[in-house]
Amino acid sequence: MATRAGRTQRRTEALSRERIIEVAVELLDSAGDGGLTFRALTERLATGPGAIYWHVANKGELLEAATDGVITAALAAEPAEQADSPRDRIRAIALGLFEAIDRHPWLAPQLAAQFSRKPWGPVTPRIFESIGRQVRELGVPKENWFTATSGLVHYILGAAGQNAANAASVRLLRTEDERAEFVEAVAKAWEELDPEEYPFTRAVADQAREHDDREQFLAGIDLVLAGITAVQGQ
Amino acid sequence: MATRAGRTQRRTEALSRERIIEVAVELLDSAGDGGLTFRALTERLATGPGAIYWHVANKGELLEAATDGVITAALAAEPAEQADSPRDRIRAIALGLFEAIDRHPWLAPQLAAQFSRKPWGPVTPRIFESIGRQVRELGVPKENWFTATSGLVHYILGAAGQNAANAASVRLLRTEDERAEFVEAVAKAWEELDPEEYPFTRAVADQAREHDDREQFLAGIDLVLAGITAVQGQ
DNA sequence: ACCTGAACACCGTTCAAGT
DNA sequence: ACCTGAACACCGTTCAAGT
Repeated sequence: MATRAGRTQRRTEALSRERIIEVAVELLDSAGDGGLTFRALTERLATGPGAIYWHVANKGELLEAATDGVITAALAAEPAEQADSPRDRIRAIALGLFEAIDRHPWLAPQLAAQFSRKPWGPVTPRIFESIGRQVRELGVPKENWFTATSGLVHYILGAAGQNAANAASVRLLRTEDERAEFVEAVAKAWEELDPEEYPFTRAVADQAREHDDREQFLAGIDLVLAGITAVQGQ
Repeated sequence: MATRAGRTQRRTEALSRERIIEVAVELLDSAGDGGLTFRALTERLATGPGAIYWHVANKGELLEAATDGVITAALAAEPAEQADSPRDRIRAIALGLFEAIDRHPWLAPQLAAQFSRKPWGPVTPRIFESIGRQVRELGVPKENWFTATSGLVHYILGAAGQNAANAASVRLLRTEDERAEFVEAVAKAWEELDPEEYPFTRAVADQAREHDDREQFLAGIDLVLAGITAVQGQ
């Protein structure tokens, strides 16, 4: 195994904040929300808990740093430059966030927490800025900037968060077959609801069965975008 | 203290699943997400952990039951009947959910989890049905029912979840003064961002300072509603 | 059928001690 | 300055034993 510096080292690759965060993300990705423990961390890094606490204040800070890292990467990878309308760029950014949350489902609750509990932290402004710039270029009048951007961001985080978790659901169901099975089970359950109490949900079970997560997500984005342009009467 | 049955009892009010869930909600409301522990539960109920496990399978089931109870109450209290357009009824239902999450901030992550991990459970269809019926009455064509309803529900849960947590933030800030302080701190932080990297967020800091959570939330609902009617070209 | 409470495995965090 | 690892307080859950 090659080391960073190029020379072969014994066992220790020298502990660092970055290395700890990297392993934290790996643990979260592979073992889900409960996979990040200090025991697992010390094992993978071949140290004691004290060493980790020297680089990181506590578990909360570690989660924040992991979240910030992944989100920054997702926003930086923006294929948004390629799209040539603000509308398409918003769709691209939204899809990038959707896919980041899909790949790292532990992000969803983490993002919600940081957005509400720590809006002064790095993550909130990063997402807000990214979407907001495109809203401005959409020609939305200034007094509606905040409302329009909040609306989009809330939808994105809400929808992505909701969808994300079935990706990693009970035991990470990653394959298409498993996803299909999951969707089928839900549609079946909805079809078996009491006709008196749940006429609408029953009527819509078939659409739930047929839907594709990504398409559905983008259709929602289009809905909010249509609303934004409709409200300004343009 | 009067007992349910009217007669004065010694110490034990007879343990029951309902009583356990009731106390669980109290603990979550007063002490936040981490407030629900089996130790606290056994203390308040004057029993041992084994007694609780007799009535409830585990902590997860307890959280599900608490969530279902509070949401069912919120949807039943619908002042939606009073409103006389489907549009106003959607606003009323949405606001009811917003306020339930505001009063019980622990609901937010719980709802997200149940929506994605357990869409066959009782909570998802209840919310979906409630909003969906009004979408149908809005005159939305059948093939758009699922998309329109999902869009609304995702926005509601996303926005309510995001807003909710500052209600109970670090140490439940319930008074208007504390809320105002929180909002002011965020606006200040946004104004101090790097002008090169965050021009939009800085420009919008003032709107963030002035905004009212409820108004903002409803403006977002209107955005999605406008989108729904715009998309069907009516 | 319902409840008791000691015990188990595991968690995040601390801290005196080493280098 | 950076790391070690035993120890602490706390957690969800189990289970033999009681009534």
